[in-house]
Amino acid sequence: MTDAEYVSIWMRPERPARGPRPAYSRAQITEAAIRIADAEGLEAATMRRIAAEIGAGAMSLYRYVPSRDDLVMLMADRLMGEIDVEGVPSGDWRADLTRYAYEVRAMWLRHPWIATVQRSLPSLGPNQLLLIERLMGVLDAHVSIDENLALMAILNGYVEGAVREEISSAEELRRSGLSEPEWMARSYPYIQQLVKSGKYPIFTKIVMEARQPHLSRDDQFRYGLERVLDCIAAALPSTARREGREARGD
Amino acid sequence: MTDAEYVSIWMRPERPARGPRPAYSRAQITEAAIRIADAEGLEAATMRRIAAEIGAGAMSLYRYVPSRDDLVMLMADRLMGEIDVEGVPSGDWRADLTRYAYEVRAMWLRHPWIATVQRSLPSLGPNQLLLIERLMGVLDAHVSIDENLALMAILNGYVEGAVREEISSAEELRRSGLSEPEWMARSYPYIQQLVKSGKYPIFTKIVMEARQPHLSRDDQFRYGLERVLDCIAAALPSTARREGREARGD
DNA sequence: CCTCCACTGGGTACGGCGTACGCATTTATG
DNA sequence: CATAAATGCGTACGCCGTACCCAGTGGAGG
Repeated sequence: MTDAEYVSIWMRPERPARGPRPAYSRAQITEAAIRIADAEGLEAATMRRIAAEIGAGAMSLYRYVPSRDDLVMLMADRLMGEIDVEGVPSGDWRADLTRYAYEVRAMWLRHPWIATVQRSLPSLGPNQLLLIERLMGVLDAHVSIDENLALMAILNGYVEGAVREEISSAEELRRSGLSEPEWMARSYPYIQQLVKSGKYPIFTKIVMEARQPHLSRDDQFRYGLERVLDCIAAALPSTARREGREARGD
Repeated sequence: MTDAEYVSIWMRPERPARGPRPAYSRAQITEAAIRIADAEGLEAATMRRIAAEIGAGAMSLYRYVPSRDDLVMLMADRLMGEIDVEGVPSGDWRADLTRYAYEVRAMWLRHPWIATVQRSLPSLGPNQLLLIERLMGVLDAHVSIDENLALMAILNGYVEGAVREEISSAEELRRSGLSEPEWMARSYPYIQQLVKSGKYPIFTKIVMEARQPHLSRDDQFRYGLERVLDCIAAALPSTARREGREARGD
């Protein structure tokens, strides 16, 4: 960062030639960091803590990774590798996108701290890139690149937004360090006050619904997803719409 | 946080009774913090920096706000107050939701750091609550609360996802502290290498499209938004669909 | 009017963070 | 075998959020 020598983490080779054998590896460090983040949140994955996890000194990590921010990029891309899209595109676009959505949701639920990391163009790692190729390949033959981008923005937006909501309460609980009943007892008075004030009728309905839900979390997610897929179907040319149905034997 | 005295920031009164007149206020502190975050990012809005901005000592802020996390909640809710939904619901649901979407997008572009703050149930402030009432009020008469939640998840997901993408490059640039041409020069080799490798044909198309876009950012956003609104229209009972059109005189 | 004490602003200090720098050690290459 | 490159990592610096403390202020009770 000080002078002109910055290059993206993805272009920086892991191992040079000479010298003693490295005792650790980027993959090992990334894995340890993910383990800690899963258990205690991303903020707990400090350089010292990660180093301790693998039995190294804190400063040793910098032989493998230029900065913590870069390490977080590695972690995020490692997570993208968990999304299994083997065999996509398969010809049945609706099945492909459904599978993608559930894979993403499952991954976010396993690693909720991903919600706090920013993604952007130069942070695109190999796994993320491969995922883009696969995902956008699903509709590539049927629509223009602009349309494809817009439709995937809707799909991704829905999936990420929905799972963010699922995560948020659990994360707040974890961050507070309280047990669940304790945390409920803390939050309850505020919610209760809002409901009792009578000024927020719709919010009240939401709380009531959340207390005794008609649909499971999974069904809620599924319902919104089907709406999104209907929306995508409507934007496709009729030939492509048919294709999906035929592949599934409707 | 140490013992059982935690209460939500929204239930904590700003001013007690006795003693000398406070020299500052929550609103003033929140405003100063937002000003700094807008200019230099949320991470620049440290307690010391905010205090300096209003001419106070660092520790004085804690007379008004229990912690930095609570201050960030105040900041986020202040931002929700910028979203102008006066007169919503108006009877024309499509116009209402369009206006909401553009208001949210404009606010995010003014305060891109909002992308990094987590929202959750007990962090709901008065402005956020009012917004929920207004927004969900738009479709409340036409659909069940479950359906309403699902449809708003799609709308919000799309809007936030789309604006996140618009923001991300600009934020990365700011965080790097580089000038735009410098930053381009740094990022270019990596993107170039990906394109030249030939392994990412769709990513290449996206880069080409981004280089010479057919649609402006606004038109891209509008296109996706119209798709989302079509999707919502399809989920409404026919009576409600007609209502919107009549109110606009179609 | 005086006394009391809840409240104020804010200085000092602590533990923890990311990481710059330097040093002794190891090993592939000439 | 000498050299240079790369290793692990201890020390140290500047920043962060914030606990604790204290002197000063001004409304309430006598």
